Amino acid sequence: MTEPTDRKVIDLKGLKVACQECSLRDLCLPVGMSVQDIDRLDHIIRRKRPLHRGDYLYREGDELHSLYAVRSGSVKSFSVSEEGEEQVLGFHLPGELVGLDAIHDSTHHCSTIALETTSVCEIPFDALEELAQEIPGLQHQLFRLMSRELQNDEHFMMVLGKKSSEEKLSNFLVSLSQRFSSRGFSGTEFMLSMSRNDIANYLGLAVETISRLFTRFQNNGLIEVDRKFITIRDLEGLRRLAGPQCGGHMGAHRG
Amino acid sequence: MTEPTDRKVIDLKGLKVACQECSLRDLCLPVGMSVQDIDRLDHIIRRKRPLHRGDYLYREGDELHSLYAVRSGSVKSFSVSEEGEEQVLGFHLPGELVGLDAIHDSTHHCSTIALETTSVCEIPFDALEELAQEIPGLQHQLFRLMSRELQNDEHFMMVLGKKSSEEKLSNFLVSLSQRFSSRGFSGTEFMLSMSRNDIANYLGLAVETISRLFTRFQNNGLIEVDRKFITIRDLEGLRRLAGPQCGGHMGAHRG
DNA sequence: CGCTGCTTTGAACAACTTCAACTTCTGTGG
DNA sequence: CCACAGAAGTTGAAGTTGTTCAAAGCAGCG
Repeated sequence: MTEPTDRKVIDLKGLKVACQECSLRDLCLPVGMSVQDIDRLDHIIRRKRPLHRGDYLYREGDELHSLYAVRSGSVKSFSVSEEGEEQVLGFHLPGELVGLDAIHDSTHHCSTIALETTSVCEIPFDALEELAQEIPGLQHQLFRLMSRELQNDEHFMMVLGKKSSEEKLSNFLVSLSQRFSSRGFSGTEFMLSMSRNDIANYLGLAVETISRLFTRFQNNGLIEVDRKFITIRDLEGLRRLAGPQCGGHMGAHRG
Repeated sequence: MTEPTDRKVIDLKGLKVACQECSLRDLCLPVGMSVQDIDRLDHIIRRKRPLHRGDYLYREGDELHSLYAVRSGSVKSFSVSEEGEEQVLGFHLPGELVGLDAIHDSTHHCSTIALETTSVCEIPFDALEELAQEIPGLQHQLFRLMSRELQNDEHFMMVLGKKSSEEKLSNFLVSLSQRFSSRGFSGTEFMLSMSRNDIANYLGLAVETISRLFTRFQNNGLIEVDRKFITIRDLEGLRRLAGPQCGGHMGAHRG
C-alpha cells in the first residue's frame, strides 16, 4: 500500500506534494493531526496522474477500494436510474473527499468523473481504516468529515424541498462563491466547470429554467454571465435571494 | 460514564435490555462485534426512561453530548429557519441512530422529538469514540452507519429533485413498509406516527397534496387509509408507482 | 357540549416544465 | 484556416403539476 519510491518518482514529475506542504492541508484529512501522524497518512496516499475531462474516478457498481481527495480541478458525482436518466449528486472542489458513501457496503452507488483536468489523491480505504485505528486524530477527522457531509445533505434537502428556483440557484452560486473563497480562489469571479444541464439536474430544475434565471440575475445586476465565466456583482443581494441560513456549504455531495 | 448500578435498576423496571439481548442488535451499533466487545459497548450506553410524544431528545443549537439509538417508538428530526418555518429532515424507527450530523462541530443543527411514546439508548459520544479507537469492529460499524446515512440521503435527494408527488409519496410508503418489515413489524399494516403535515413538509409538498394523494391511492386500490392507520393492499403497485431503484431506504435522515 | 387542531375537498392561480425553434459555441476534418 | 456538424445554451408560447386560499368535515378532549 505504501509506495515511497513511487511517490518520489511522481514528485519529480511535479505532481506530488506531501500532505504537510499541501495548501489544502487545513480543509482535508490532516486537520487536527500531528506532524508525525500526517507523515504516516502521507505514506498510504497515492498521487495519481491528472485526469482529463470525462475520465472516471470510479463507476457505479465498482467495489470500494479507495477514497479520493480532490487536489485540483473538480469532479461530478452522479447515478443513473434504470431508465438511463442521470441524477447529479454533487460537485467537488479541491480539498473535498469523495467515495465516503461507498463504505456502507463496500460498493460505489454513484459514478464520479472529472469535469476538467483534475488531480486527486487516492487513499486506499483499508489502509486508512487501519491508520484511523491507530491515530485518534485521524479517526476523529474522518468522523467529522462524514458528519459534515451529513450536515451538507441536510441543508441541500431543505433547498430541494422548500425553495423556489430563484432561491435554489442563488444558493448554489453563493455556496460556490464561499467554497472558492475558502480555497484561496476568487469568490466573485470563477468558472463553472459544469454545464447548465448539470446545474439544472442537480437543482431539480429544467435547463431552460437555469438559463432564464441566469439572464434574470444578470438583468437584476446580481451577476454577470459570460458563457461559463461568472462574475458576482452583488453577493449580498444573492445571499438575500438565497434566503436565510444560506450559509450551508452546498453543492458538495456524495462521491 | 458507565453506570452498571443504574443500569440494573432500570433493568428491574423492564426498560433495560443489554445490547446482547436486544432484538435490534443486528440493525444497530453492535453489528459485527464480538460478544466481549458488545459488552464493553453495553457499559457506556445509558438506557433512558421513555419519552412522551413531543419530548425533545435534543434541540437545535445544543452541544453534542450523546448519540441516540431509537429502541421503540419513533422520532422526528427537523430544523427551524430564521423565519420560523419548520423543515422536517427525517423520521427514525427502532434501531436507527440519531445525532450523527452533530459530530462535525459538536453542535446539533436540528432538533429531534418523540412522535409517540419512545425509548432510546443514549450513547455518550466521547466514550463511544474512545471505544471505537480500541475496537476495530466498532469503528468500522460507525463508518458504515454514517456511510449508509449518506447513501440514504443520496436516494432521498433524487426523490426530492426528480420525482412527482405521486412518486414521492409511494416511495415514502414503500420505504416505511420495508423498514417496518425488517424490524419484525407488519410491512402491510402500520400506524403513521407523524401528521400529514409532517409528511408533506418532509416530501416538499403541500398538506393538501398529501391528503389528495391518500384518497387517490385508496381509490386506486393501492392502500387503505383509516386516519393514521395504513393498510397496504398492493405493495407491488406502490413499488411500480415509486419508480425504479425505489429500494432505497428512505424516510430516515438526520437526527 | 363545544372547543381546537388536523384533515379533506373544491376552485383559482402560479411556478415551472415541455415543446419547438433558433443561436452560439466547440472541435474536427478537409 | 475555414467549413460544418453536433452539442450546448437561449428564448418564446403553451401546458401541467402542484400550490394557495377558502371553507367545511371530523376526531379527540377539556
